[in-house]
Amino acid sequence: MTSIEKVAELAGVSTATVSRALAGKPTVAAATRARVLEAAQELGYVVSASASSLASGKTRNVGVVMPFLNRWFFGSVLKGAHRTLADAGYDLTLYHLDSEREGGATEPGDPRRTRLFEEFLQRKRVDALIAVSLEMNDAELESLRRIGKPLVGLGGPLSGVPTLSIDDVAVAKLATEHLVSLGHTRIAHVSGTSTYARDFHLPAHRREGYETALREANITADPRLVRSADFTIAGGYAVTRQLLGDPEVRATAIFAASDEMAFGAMIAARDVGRRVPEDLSVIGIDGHELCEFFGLTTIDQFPEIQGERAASTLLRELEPHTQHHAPENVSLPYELAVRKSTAVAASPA
Amino acid sequence: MTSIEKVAELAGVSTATVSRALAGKPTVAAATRARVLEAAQELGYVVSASASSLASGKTRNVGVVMPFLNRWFFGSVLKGAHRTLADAGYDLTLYHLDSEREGGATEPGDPRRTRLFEEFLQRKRVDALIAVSLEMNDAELESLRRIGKPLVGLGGPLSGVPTLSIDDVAVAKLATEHLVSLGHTRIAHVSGTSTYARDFHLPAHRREGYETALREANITADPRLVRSADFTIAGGYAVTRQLLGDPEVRATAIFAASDEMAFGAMIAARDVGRRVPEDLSVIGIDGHELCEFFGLTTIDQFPEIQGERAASTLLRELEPHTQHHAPENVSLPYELAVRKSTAVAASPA
DNA sequence: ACGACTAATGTAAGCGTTTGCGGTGGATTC
DNA sequence: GAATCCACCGCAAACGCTTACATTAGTCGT
Repeated sequence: MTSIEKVAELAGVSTATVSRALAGKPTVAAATRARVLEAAQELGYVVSASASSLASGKTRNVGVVMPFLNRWFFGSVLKGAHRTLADAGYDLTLYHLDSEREGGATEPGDPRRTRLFEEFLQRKRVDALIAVSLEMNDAELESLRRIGKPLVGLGGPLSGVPTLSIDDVAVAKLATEHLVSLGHTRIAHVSGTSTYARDFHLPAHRREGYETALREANITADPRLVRSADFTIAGGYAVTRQLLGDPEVRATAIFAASDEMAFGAMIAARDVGRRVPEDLSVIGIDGHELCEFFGLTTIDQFPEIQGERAASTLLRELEPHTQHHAPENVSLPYELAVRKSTAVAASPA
Repeated sequence: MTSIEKVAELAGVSTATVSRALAGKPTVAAATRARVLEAAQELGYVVSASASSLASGKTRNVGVVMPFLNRWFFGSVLKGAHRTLADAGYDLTLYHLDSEREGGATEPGDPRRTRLFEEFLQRKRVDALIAVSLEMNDAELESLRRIGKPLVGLGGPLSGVPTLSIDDVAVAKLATEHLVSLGHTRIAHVSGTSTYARDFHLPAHRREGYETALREANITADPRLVRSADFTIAGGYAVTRQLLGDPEVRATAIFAASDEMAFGAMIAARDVGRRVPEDLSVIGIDGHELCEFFGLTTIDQFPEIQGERAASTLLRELEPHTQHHAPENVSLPYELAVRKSTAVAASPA
């Protein structure tokens, strides 16, 4: 085992100096530091994480809790978070709070779920936590608070937790306005649902933005135009089939609360013989990588950047001195990306 | 801070006994153990990971290295691995070895990539490593070996590393045989490519299985029927457009090396007016969640189970005594799932 | 030339567990 | 009833670092 002592010996200094040199402390002479670095390099020495943590109280590790692991959006957030953490020398340990129905640790009360909060997150393995789109109850929130580490939420409904989120109302309004500006008046909205109905306000916000845009354009909202699905392609498809199958609806445009649902909508439209965008315009939200492929107009919300932001927010708190090239700005960016799925409304047939 | 001493005090025993009781060691009287557990519960005590690691040399943490974070397959593997690790009380720390072209740490020599191998993975934060679909050079492999921890590869071309992998040749053969059994003779193959051309033998294996199946069916292979894409929907789409646009090809079926490419193929077919499966049969590999939606026939390779297997293999090595309900079997399961995208070949037009 | 600083380094006391070793007392054996 | 054994538990020494504090050697001002 190559410990810090070996390095000290080889460099001809004390272990304290090695520690300081390797940690980049300013109180080490340049020449000494160089010698230490060289010795460490030669021995292939790397500080032991656990020893360092125990002594310093810092783990250089950040936890990320996520409800989904195999969805593009969440993977992208993870990617962004990992990149900025790694660049700062931090590790990322991942906690999956499974939110799928069957067998998943969905409901509070599920043993796996309890164990996550009561055991895994309490063992001081991380310096801080990122909670992505998490819905939890008060006991869980309390147990998060008990770990006494910086915590930032991303897009979730965590009451009392500093949370980064796009302005869902504004985003939805922008999307709807895009359709309005193209002359559409029969605009349907494929809204989202949560796995369990708690106060997951994202769908509500987006619906609010949709309705606001309509109101401002003096278009009367028609409840038959609004349907909910589960954020997936299949969900968007099914709902759109309903929408297009109902002779009373007569929608010329669809605003879906996620890109995946929008893809489903596009496919559904095609399956019933409606051309996109000639007969039906479709717009989504997310900036999914497949938008390019499907030609879907969307509001890009840059999920990777969201992950970066969450991470750099925490880093700034953990290392107040260091310069992180992270923007101070808390509001998350979004951007209308116009592609081929939206066009001027056809004159009423 | 509630340390082990507080618990010892409350339970009226020494810290040694608390440690043993909490660790489930057999040399603790049942009554004592109960008292300790109760005391720990009451104080909300959880063993400090770093102190425990330092003292015991075990971190109860496994590292997972992946080239992609936002692709369904990799997310699913991650999900499976996380579940079995968590059930065994292990944490999972994630390392992203970015394999996308632009800006990613693709090429060996990239500083981020080097740092991962030389620094992050060396700091003894994990007891073992899972390397998923990783391509690396000798220096990198050597540095992995230097960390001296159990290591298992999943589906990657890691020479000299115990690797779990489906039998790609057999899988491809099975897929092709399915098409053959439906009477197809002009069977195209959409093969995969790697980001950088190293010895990533998965595409080669699958092509080999394809060719073997043809040979055994006395169908002469036609090189014009084989094209490569990058495992994505867009890639599969583009290649299929070529295939169907070439009058010399006359394919009635396509075997794609991944489900995503198969989706692309289905969409391409529809875009050029070919009906699936009436005019063109399509089969993929993976068991992607969207297969159901698209009605794609595929060979399911159960990625979540692959993650589970990789994890339980390591757990067995880390805890030889414990009973893990993991199968001894090293060969990974796969299964033909027939849906609506494959049908009997139309009689030649 | 001498005291007062400052910069650089060393000394050693933790950090919170785990675990080898040894001790104690009750049960078992002859 | 002595000898032996065993089940259970406590003592205290690591584990490999970090860091407050002490120490040393220059530097500077006067």
